[in-house]
Amino acid sequence: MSTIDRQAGMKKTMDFVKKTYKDQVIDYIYQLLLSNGLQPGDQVKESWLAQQMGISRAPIREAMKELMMNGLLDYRPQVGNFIPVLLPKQIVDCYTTRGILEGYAVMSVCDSFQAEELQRLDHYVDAMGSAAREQHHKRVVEIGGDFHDFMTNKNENVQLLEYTNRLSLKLHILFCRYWGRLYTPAEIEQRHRAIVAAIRSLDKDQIEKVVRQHYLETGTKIAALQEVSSDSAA
Amino acid sequence: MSTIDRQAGMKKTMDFVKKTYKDQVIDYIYQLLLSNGLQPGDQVKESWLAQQMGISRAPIREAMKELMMNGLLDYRPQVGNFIPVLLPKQIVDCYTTRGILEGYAVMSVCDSFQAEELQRLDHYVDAMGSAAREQHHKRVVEIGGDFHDFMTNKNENVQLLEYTNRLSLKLHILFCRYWGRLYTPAEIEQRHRAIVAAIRSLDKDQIEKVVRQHYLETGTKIAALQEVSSDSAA
DNA sequence: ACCCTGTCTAATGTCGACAATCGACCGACA
DNA sequence: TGTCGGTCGATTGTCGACATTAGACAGGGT
Repeated sequence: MSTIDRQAGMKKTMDFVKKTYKDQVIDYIYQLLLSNGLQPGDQVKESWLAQQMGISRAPIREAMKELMMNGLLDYRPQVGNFIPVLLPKQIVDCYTTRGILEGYAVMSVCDSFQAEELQRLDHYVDAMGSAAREQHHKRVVEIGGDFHDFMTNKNENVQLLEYTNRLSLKLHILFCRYWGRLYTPAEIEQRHRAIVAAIRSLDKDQIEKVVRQHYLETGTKIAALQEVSSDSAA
Repeated sequence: MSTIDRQAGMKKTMDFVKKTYKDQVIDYIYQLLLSNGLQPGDQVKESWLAQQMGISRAPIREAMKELMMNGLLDYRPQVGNFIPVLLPKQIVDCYTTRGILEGYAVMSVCDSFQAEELQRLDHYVDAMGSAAREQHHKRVVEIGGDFHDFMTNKNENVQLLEYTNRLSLKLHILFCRYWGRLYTPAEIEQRHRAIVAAIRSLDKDQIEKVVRQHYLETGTKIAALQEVSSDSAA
């Protein structure tokens, strides 16, 4: 039993450290996925996780349910949970759907962007370009996430944001391994600048079109990258 | 212990009767919601359900997790699960989001509709009008569901359909009590005919616009209906 | 009268054990 | 040799009990 480390120290900075085991399990699986400790097709066994973390299977199951509903685990009744293996078409579909949701999210609030907010978006794009040129892929993704959040979170449609964020997380977790192999620094800047430009134009059709197109292309690229890596594996 | 009725008869038509308790719990909660046995704001206690169904809390929790992830239960840690109480704006938001998803789902496959498929859609609309005029509200909803499925399921974007169907189910379960109070029979026919007409026109922008508008208006109406009913309750 | 505090209760969170079931393995038979 | 059927192991499904915690309630201090 290794419940020692919990509740021990760790009360300095945050008042709300992870409380329930369920949340810890979720973070642990995220970590495993992001570090390629778990790969597509792998079975994630409850008892294995329970042993790894020194807890019982109950909170593990709670966490797996949540991951499953967010598309981060494939569930086969009476068999187990597996890291999903997405066909190229399914990858493109996921990004397409993301484009639909985020395109609308941004479009429907484009009128409310203040000049300083648009500048802030510009700043994010600059920073992404710099980070990309310095090969700081992780930083690119972080800033990209901020850019994305800042744009979409102006919208107050909770249902829309729920789906948007779920899908965003899913794609982030499942395809992190292709970061940095998608676009050149110049392309990263140009693509995001096109989105900001569309917002500035206040042309709603154009905004949706640009965002959809962006994700369609990104999805297509990732699908292609996965295909070659699975070919080489076979 | 009332596990008698399980596995008893009921093997004629379906080979796959409900197997796990979890699925039975989900159906049971659906029933309770649809029959107003559970109302918005009510707490759904695990032990109560466990006693009601004669099973332990484990499968109940499995089911509640799923319902929660589908937006059919509000979860408050360490407190419990509640039937969601949606503010008018949130209702509109849900329908808006549904319009976005379904509008795209239909638009992106509009070219593939064959003449006979379009006729089938016409037939659904006719049938809905007839049922509505005969006050068969339940039948209207059933046919409406068929119409909806037939249109959207032509799309093969699994991610898109997943969200579409989740949201469709959520709205179906939560707002069933307003069926029949939304539109006149003539309006029902006219509104759905407009959608089919848009598909026939192959004008993609128009298709998305019509579907979005349809759900926006429906959501607005339901939000208004809920507001008056909650006013009268207060 | 108001608020702060300690207790108490009822609900969720977690546990270890047992049951049911899927899939792999292996041997018998055509 | 290939296929069918039974056995077996590993994994999920379910159970009842215990631990923990949010919220209600009462009592005392101001």
